[in-house]
Amino acid sequence: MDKQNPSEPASRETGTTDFVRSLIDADNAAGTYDGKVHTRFPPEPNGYLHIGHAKSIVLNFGIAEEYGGKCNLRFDDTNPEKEEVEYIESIKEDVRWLGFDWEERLFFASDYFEQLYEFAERLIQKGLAYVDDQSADQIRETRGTPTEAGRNSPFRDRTIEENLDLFRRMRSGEFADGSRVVRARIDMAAPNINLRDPIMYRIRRQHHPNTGDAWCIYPTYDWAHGQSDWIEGITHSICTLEFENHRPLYDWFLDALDAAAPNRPRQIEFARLNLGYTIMSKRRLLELVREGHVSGWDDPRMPTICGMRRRGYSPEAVRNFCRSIGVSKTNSQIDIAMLEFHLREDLNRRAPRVMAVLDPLKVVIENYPEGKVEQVEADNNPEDPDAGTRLLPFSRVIYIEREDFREDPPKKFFRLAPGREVRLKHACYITCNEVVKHPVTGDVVELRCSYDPESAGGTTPDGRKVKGTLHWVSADHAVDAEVRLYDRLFSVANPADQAQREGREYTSYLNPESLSVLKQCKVEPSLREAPVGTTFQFLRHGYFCPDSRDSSLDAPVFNRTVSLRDSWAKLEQSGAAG
RNA sequence: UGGGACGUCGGCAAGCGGUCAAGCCACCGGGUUUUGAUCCCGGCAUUCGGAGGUUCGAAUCCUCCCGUCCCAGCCA
Repeated sequence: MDKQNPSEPASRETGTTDFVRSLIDADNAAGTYDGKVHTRFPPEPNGYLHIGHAKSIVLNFGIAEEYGGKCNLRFDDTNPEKEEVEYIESIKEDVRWLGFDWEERLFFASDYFEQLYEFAERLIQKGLAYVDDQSADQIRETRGTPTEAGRNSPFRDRTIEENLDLFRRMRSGEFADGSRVVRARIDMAAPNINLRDPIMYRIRRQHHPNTGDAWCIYPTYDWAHGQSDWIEGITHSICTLEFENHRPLYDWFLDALDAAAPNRPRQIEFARLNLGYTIMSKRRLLELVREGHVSGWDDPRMPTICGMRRRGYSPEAVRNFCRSIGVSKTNSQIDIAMLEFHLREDLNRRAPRVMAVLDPLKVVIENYPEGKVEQVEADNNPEDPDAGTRLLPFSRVIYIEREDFREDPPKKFFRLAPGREVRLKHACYITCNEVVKHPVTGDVVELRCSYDPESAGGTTPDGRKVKGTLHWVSADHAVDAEVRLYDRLFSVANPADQAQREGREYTSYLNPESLSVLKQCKVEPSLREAPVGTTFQFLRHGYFCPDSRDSSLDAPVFNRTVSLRDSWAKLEQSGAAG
């Protein structure tokens, strides 16, 4: 057996393990599946994938990888009413983008409709399933409640022959939509409501994205899922907590079909991901899109994979985040600071540094010759010596960040102020000599400065120190750009819960400042041809990427992925800056 | 009032009867720095939802209680 040495669990790298891996380790130690580990990621193609799915994808594909097993991509397409090919394609793209490969194992529950149908006949033959002629309403009424048992259907004791005949005629389209269902014959008094003769098939004349009009009966999730796992040879069927109540049914179907180890899948449930200040339900996400609260599924504020991609997140960062949050059965909500941490960690390592002035203030360097242009050398990434350097044009008129100048600076402010000297990153030292104000509004419109001709590349021969280093951009060479700053989508940590508690619409908690657009930004010339798909560090600001939809050569548009940590802002806000 | 699950630091999360209750994020110091970024160093639960009990010894076992989540779709 070349699979996995039970004495060396796959989780040894981290030194700690989650309960799913522990369970797998135990199965391996006991030889339950002959050491085989085979998982699957089973999305329903009724929406776009979000960060919560990423957690599941990283878990399922990750486990397969660690244990030398496989992970299938299987679409749970049993309900043609909500499912569309658009979603199938986007899901494939997103899983790939996250960095996972299902190889040749792309499956659909609908691939097994015929097999499932045969299985169902088998259950009928064994007296374990029956055709029920009751209406949906009747079925609901007789199901009982959590505290009261349900009542048996009058059709529950039909003969096997009659059931078989009816089932075949259901398939062949003899009956109207909704007129009959097939149910598992379990126990209408079971305390677990899922066991009160759950529905296996419903009649629905609906075009199916995969099977077209071949079927007018469709299996339910409960009937299709476990059997699909079994057919594919899945060993560990990992799903979220809300399916815990379904596990007895999952097992009941497998028992009914005489599934046995080592080929009998096992369902394991973990807590789904909840992130603060956003929403994770596909239904609500769809609403945000349809009602126009966001620009689409890939709006950079959305927690969708495509939204994060457009926002400039890297797949590595998303994966690291998913791995770092752990897997447990505790309902919890992760702090977005955790996501941002992994984003910065990854982007810091890889993002090319670049200068961009978001709120420009004109600076004239009076003792710098008019018309002269120097090319200064700038490193592309101090974290990565292999990233090389580039040349930046420097000239008499530049822009600096408006907030980098204070006419009346607080104590711990060590940027530019009247009479102060600061360093222009990669270029020279300048001193502010004069503040030019608008005659009417009194706003600062321009700074008159002088530079030290001895200073070069950011240092001076005498080695004197300055406290502040500013980013800048040469006025004549700068490229105009639009920059979009994003903030949390909702202004409360728990929009869904809070809405319910306070009897409001969750949309009433949408953060009105989740997007702010800056139109007059000045960015360094190298950004004119910034390729979509790379995220840059705008020095001293944060990470930004060209918007994949709206950015063009003529009118570049950048999305802020995440800001840099800003201890000065924190200091100033706390009032400790003097 | 039925069934299933979960409660360990501000947020995650290890721990599975035996010296001090991992680690990460956040936070708070301090150092380095041509990004107030990064990096480095240090601090951060005498206590494990509560109360009893078993034991030489319990976050870990037992009992009761409290709190939270899931289940009455022909959704998944």
